[in-house]
Amino acid sequence: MNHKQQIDLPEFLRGIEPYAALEDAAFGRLVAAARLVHVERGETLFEQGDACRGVHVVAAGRIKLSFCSPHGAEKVVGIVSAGQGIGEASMSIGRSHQLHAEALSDTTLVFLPQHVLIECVESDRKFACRMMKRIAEKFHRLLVDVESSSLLSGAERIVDFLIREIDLGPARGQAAVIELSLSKSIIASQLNLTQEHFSRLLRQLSEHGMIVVDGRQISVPDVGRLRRYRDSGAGHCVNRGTRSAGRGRADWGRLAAA
Amino acid sequence: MNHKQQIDLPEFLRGIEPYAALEDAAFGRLVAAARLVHVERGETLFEQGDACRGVHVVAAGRIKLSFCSPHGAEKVVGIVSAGQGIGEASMSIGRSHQLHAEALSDTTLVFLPQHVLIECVESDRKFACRMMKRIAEKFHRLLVDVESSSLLSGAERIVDFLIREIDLGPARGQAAVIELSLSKSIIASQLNLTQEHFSRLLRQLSEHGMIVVDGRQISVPDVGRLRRYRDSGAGHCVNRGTRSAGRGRADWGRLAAA
DNA sequence: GCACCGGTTTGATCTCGATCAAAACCATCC
DNA sequence: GGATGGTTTTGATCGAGATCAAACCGGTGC
Repeated sequence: MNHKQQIDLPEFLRGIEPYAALEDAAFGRLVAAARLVHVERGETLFEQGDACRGVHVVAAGRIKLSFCSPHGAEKVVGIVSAGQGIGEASMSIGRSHQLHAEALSDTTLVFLPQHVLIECVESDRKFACRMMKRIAEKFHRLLVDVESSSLLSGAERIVDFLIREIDLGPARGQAAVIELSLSKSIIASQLNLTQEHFSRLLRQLSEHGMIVVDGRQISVPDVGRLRRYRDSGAGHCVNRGTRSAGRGRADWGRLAAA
Repeated sequence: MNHKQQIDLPEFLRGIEPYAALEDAAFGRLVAAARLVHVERGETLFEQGDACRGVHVVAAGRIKLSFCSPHGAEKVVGIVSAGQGIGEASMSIGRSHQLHAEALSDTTLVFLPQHVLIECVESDRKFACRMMKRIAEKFHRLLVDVESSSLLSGAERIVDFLIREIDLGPARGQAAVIELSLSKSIIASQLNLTQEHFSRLLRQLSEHGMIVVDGRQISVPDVGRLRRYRDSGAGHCVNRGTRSAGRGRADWGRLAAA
């Protein structure tokens, strides 16, 4: 089935964020330099430390970005799916990749070489501006992750994740259903949990009636209750000196309360 | 002593990274719109959630950036000192601040309003390009932090921190001395540790002869040994499935080995 | 049907690192 | 000198979450 499907490059790129704004001349040069890349499921696109030769835009499929520790452990930082770019930051400061990129499914990407992108950024102020925003958004998202994983407990991180997931879908009152698009082990790693611990926490949440787990489908009977659980804890930042690190303890009592 | 010392704004800004590149006309407008801000030690510059009205560049003093959990805990994300900017990312995507900013000492900042900066970015492609790089660098640094705190153990994070600190100074062989410029509790929080645990780990490292601690001065008799300790563990990322999260265990045996 | 395989769950156990509490330092400032 | 206030250390204890190991599914292929 994988006869490297062809794409209409110009049309595709015109639909993707920073490139949509590119003026015609530069856009032409970019398209001319672009190359299609295909990665089979499980194959790696690049490793930590590889030189970053440009940006990859996912056309179809999904890429997992992760750190790999010397001990053989892995921490998933994010999943990149169709329409999103990889490596803008590394490219723009000319450093090598910090992350390991691996295909979760057979994936087609559009590769945009660094030198052409640099040229575009330097010649087209509108484009530079958009690219800047893209990077800033990534920074922002990463900070959100740092926040949750450095000061929420495991259960809280899961609840937070669920709520974010719900907020992506159409707004409806009370109940909600979430269909996980990724394996639980990957989600666990993104939330800085082992798959085992993640599984246990899910069970506990369901035992307390917060959620109902059925395979990769998670139903939330009362979204408001979930929100209340997340937000309970205390008012915002009551400056009391550097009472460092500490994340919230499990506190299953709050579950009943919410 | 704090009679809000005056600064030569144009001269100051011309020495700071993205602004150095700004073309004269825009630069003039920026300087005209700039305001001096003074924050006393311990006072907060802005809170999480406050609207971001522009960028602050530190002229003198230091600002602590941190998250504050609902539980009253705090996680220090970074320290900003003279010559560095705060809030470029939030400003460029028009979101509110994600961090709490507090002065560690009496601090003077140059405030650059958002609308003028936006104007600069949109009119000056060179400037936009530089600003993009600044944000990308911040993103890069944050990723490094995420990496170390998600897959290194406490001791390893400290060693990693010490090495980075040493590498900042002049390159000299064998021994090195580090003068901590911050309180240990703040460093601990940056490394995702409590001050207590941080203190204990320092003692253990010194018991094993890796370092000698004397107040805020840390001597490293053998930098190579420190490096060997950090890098020991195994080859790089031997793809063995999603063996998630797990950071390296303490493993004081490695200390002797190194 | 059964073997096989990836993902997921459960169980038993261990430990790193947090928490609470008190003492030890160490400056300044009266 | 002693009182004061911040920073750092030490001690005792607890717990969230990791680790190791085995069992349990739900497919898919033969």
